[in-house]
Amino acid sequence: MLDKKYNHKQVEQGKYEKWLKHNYFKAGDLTKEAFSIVIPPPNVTGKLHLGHAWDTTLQDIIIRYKKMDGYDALWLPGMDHAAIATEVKVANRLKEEGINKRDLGRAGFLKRAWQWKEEYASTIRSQWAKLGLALDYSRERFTLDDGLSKAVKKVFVDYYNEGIIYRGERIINWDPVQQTALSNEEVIYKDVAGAFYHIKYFIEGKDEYLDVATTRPETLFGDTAVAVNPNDERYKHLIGKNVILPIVNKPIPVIGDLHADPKFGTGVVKITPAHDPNDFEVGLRHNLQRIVVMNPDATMNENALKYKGMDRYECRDALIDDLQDLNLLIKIEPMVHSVGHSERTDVMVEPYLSKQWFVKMDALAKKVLDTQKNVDEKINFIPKRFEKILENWMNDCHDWCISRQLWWGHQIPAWYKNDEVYVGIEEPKGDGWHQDEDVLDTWFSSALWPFATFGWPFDTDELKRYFPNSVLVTGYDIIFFWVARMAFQSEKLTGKAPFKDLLIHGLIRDKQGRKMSKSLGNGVDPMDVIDNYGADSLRWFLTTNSTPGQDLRYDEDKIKSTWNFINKIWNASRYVLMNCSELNSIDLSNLTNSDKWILTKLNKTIKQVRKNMDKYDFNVVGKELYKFIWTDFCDSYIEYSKVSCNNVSTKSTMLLVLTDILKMLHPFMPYVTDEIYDSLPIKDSSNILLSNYPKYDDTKIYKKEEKEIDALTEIITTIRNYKAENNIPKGFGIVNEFKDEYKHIIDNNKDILTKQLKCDIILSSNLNAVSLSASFSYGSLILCYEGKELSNDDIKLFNKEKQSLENSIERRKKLLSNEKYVLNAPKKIVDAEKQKLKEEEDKLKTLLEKINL
RNA sequence: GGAUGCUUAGCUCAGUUGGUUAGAGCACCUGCCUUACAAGCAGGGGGUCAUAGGUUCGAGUCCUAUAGCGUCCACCA
Repeated sequence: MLDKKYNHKQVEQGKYEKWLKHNYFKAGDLTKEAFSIVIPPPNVTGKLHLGHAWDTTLQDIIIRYKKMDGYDALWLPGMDHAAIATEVKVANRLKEEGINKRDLGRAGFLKRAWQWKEEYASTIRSQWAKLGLALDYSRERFTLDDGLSKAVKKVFVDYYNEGIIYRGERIINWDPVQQTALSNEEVIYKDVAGAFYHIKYFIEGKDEYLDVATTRPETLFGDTAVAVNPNDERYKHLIGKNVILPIVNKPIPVIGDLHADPKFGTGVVKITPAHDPNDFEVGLRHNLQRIVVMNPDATMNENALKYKGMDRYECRDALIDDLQDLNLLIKIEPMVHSVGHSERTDVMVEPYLSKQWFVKMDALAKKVLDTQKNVDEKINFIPKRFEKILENWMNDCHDWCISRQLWWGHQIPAWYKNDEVYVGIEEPKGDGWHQDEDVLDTWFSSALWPFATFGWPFDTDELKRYFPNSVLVTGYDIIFFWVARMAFQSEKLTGKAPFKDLLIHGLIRDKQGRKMSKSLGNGVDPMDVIDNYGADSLRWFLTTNSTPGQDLRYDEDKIKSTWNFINKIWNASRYVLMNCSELNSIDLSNLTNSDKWILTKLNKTIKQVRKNMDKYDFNVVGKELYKFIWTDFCDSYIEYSKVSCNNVSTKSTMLLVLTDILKMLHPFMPYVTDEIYDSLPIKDSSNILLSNYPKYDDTKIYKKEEKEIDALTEIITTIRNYKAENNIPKGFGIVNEFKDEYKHIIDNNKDILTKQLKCDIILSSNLNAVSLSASFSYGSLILCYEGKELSNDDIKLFNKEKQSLENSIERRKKLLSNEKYVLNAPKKIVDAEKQKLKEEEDKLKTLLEKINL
């Protein structure tokens, strides 16, 4: 027998270990249809947060549902090495120990990084366990494991041979702290207070100057031209002349280029091809020299003359002072502009000329755009609107810089000997070759995740069976980083979209709607929530409180109320078990009307739940289940069943309904449903996860009984209302004055009525007592009781009801007399309206009769 | 500059292709220790659906404009 109160700690204790021991999560039953999900591999940089808990719970719900519904459902776990993110963390830890990463050397550093990885991988696994995730650990993968490494190398080599991957000097986003290149997506733009420095560039041989405005004066040493718009009347006569670069005192040309916007600033722009992506392009068009003026750590190099060795901002200050002294500074105009910061180190990114590896994007992107036009082959976004986000990115993407000046990652399979370059899976033969020191962007490997985890590039059975994946679940914040890259890699390498459905959720926020972040200190550790309320409460909260793609506010009160809901389920189960413990077989031969009623409601619920599970509309599923369990099952059925609970069919019914409730809840709250299912006297399986998901059964739809008990419930509610409003004491009587065709509603359910209303049913109207009349469309019931006489307040109540009925009838009549409405509205709606009108008119009639008595 | 989401009860949110008098949870008010559950039961109050137009027999839902809040992308010399 269950304890009196739900105790989440006791319930969850040891369950995950039991599931693992019995291999419940292991996929591979070839007799069943395959269904697969790969987990978005969390970074091995730290603990999981609420966002992970949300993301993974959604997947767990889908997997458990599909498993119960007869699929060979595979959920493949794994983690991401997270190149730069991990490298930063490991380097910081080393720093705390007083060790410089570079002193340790590549091999030494990697050893520490692997230690870090093992440490965090086991933390993450224990968190997955706490959440109860049905992951098949026998297939766990890591983005840096042998299989993934082989896949990565093959892609790199093949792409290189096809010309999709190339090496070139470009302006890239440079992180001067980590001293590595970054992709566009790894740069976070933030508004910072800066200034527009107006500097005099004197025209060669003249006393005139151009007012050149810049936000980064320290790049001046790399200027190789000054550009004006060729159509700008103010300056076009200067094109072809030279200006004198201040401080450096050398002549540089004035060029005409459309890049210079006459309306922006002074209309004159200095061109620094080695330190600005636009200027780089201008430089290409005009064949300008590229002068790098900084070192990789963003200190100035020898090209900065006497400023050599200064940090870029130190140099800026010194340079501005000097320009001022030389009377070359016109003004400093404060402005707010947005500046790129490194996602991982938060340092200001420096646009930097550097030799890097790139993936050519146009053809890859076009393939994705084409596939998305094909309804059968495309990735089906849920919700749909995010499809556009992907398309926009594909339509306007730059070549992808994939090399990173890091150690933790897939080392680039390219070798150099003097001017020779060799790209291959294996090291080239012969002496003198050295491998490229750089590693690949972490997303290069995770882009292969949906298929490389199943053995690609080999045509394995697993790959055939589980790829494309059935669905991928992720937040909208990583569509660019990951989804886009999986899409083009998958389509290029396998010819297919990586997954059929893409379920997108939002961001988790704090109660005030702010993003959870370390700096705000408003983060909530999912493990704390599990400690306080249990994983089941957390899971239900996370997955039934928002619609797809919408953000979610963390709200502890809602978790509490979920706990209450589970406690309610727990106690309803106790009631059923108390009644059914002796039951040894299911017998539905002698069903009461309320048994038939709850079976009907159950089947309708099953239908709705299935429909919405299939649409990933878990908040609707939540509402359906909540209402069915709390209102229909607990508030009505269990109460009604108390008059017939010795009946074997009633016992059987309550056990059947509870069993199906548990099964439908199981994907959401695996622990508590497992616990209760275990206690059932009759069950179809050794474990709830192995049991069959409920199926809609139209032989268990009893329309007549459903109507009758619906009516009974309405009657009970109405009379309770009357009782409360009129202070009617216990033990009052009811006279059944329903029309003949409805009298059975009362007559069939006297036991329930007397118990629910605490009244006696009296058949004679010959009463020597005060009486009130409740009117229904079926007729009226007279409530008789000893006590005070009907007061003016009681009469007022009648009149209030009369008034509202009259208003409603009036409204309906008007609606139905509108020819256009009757003509245009669907017949079903109009008929329902007519029916309602008739019912209300009947109700009013009986009410008037009673008032006039 | 482009795109996109949101605005519905005191709070947090649902609201399917337009179709009764707009729902839920929490909070609030009243009455109950009724042997599954007081973390509960029963009853109740509370919204001119951001604003202004339009389409329609009918608009929270569709169209146009406006306002506020938020997000993404691009640009920012």
